[in-house]
Amino acid sequence: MTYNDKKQFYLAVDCVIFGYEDYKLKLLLQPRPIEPSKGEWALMGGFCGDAETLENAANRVLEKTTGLTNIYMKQVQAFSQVNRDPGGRVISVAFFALINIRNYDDDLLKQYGAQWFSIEEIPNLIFDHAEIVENAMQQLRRTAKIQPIGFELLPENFTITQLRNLYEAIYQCTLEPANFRRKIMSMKLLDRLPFKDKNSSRKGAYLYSFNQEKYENLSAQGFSFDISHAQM
Amino acid sequence: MTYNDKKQFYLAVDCVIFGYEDYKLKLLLQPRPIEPSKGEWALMGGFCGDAETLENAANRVLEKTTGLTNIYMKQVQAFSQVNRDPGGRVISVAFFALINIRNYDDDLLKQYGAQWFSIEEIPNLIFDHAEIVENAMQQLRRTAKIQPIGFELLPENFTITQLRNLYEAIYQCTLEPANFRRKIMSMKLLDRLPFKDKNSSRKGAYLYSFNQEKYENLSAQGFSFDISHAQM
DNA sequence: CCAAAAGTGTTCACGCTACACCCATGC
DNA sequence: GCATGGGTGTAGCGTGAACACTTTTGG
Repeated sequence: MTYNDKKQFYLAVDCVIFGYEDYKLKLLLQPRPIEPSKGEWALMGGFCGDAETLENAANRVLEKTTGLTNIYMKQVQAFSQVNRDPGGRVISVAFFALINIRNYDDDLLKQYGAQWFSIEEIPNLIFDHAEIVENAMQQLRRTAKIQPIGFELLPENFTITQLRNLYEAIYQCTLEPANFRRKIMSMKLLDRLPFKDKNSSRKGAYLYSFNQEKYENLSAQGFSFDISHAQM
Repeated sequence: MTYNDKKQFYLAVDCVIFGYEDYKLKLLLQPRPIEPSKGEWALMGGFCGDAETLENAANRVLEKTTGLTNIYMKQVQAFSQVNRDPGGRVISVAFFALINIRNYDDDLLKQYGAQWFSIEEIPNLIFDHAEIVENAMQQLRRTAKIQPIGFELLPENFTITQLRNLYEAIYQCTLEPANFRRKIMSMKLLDRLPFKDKNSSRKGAYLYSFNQEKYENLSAQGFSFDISHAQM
């Protein structure tokens, strides 16, 4: 090996898994399964394996702990404070993931003792996980303004009001319903379905689905998703 | 050690060093000093040491190869393709750095055989360095719109025209001089100095300097730097 | 008929664009 | 005085904010 004289490091991935429910942005946490700090609240994580990339490792962790594949996932950054993990010199690369909380396998929740926490009520976390969460949160907020990733947190079909509530949860703000609707509609990325959701009003609200194909076509033509000018 | 059964990895940092000169955004490259691929064009890099963070390592590399400290630097992301480095399983964490090309020590340039390349004329790079550069470039473009980092690439004192030319180089576009000037001025982040630069016009253009303190004060009050609506 | 949420219309103000125009100065 | 880049003025347009208004339907 060429680099024999160089130091080697343990490499971990930590997943900041976001979900949305009850008008709240939530975070999936589990009691840490191994020493040190066993039992304390932690992000879902694991070590990177020999033959896998960090992205592979993060997907493996996500699938194992949520039962879901094809999850939206993005690297946040590497965390490398020398003493961040009392168990050894471990560099952690964080990812944030967005999942539709309804698809989440409740059995796995029990199996790992995992729980969803509202982002306003996050318990004490091990190591530097609070910093990681804070960082992931910022990246989510930054990204959601300029890429259509909010849809990842909603069911396949949703109403405009649900979408607005989601953005209100992400940005902790209130948005003018009329203006939000027009802003989203003007992008022409949603397909209106022939059904209405009557759960929240007598009149009923049309359901929409995000059309990925339209988005890609428009993007190829120079279009950019952008809701950053909607009072956030 | 708690994690004895886990695999360990070599950890490198690679620095994408941007500079600005002759109306062009430039990148500092050096011939790779070690095997494999010795002598081919590569990013400035190095291995992470035992007692340092990745940020420490990147700063060490930057200081060694540019002679400069207190450089603006930001993590891009980790690159972990299994075969990205034929010399071994090396995970690389990339950083992008912005330096004032005038402060750069030309002796070091000779010492390392380093060269500045216009970002439009980047030679073939080793490993996945082209991908790293592409990624860093995107992050620079994204960041420069919403944070006042352009100034890092200019001398302490600069004219509004110079600043505009810089943004034109970053975004490969042309900007209306009158409108750009007003946009920047409206943020009230620049101090006008009592001198003029007469290099580029008979009338002379006032020199300005970026006032970091004002920026921090305004930021604390909810102000956000944003030039994203200046035809970019 | 009424309440309540969905959805539409309309006004206002601000900010970006485009371009005309003045300013200062070295030759 | 004129060419050149610095710098200002300004009209027009587009878009977001605010809020009034209409629509639909279960009780």
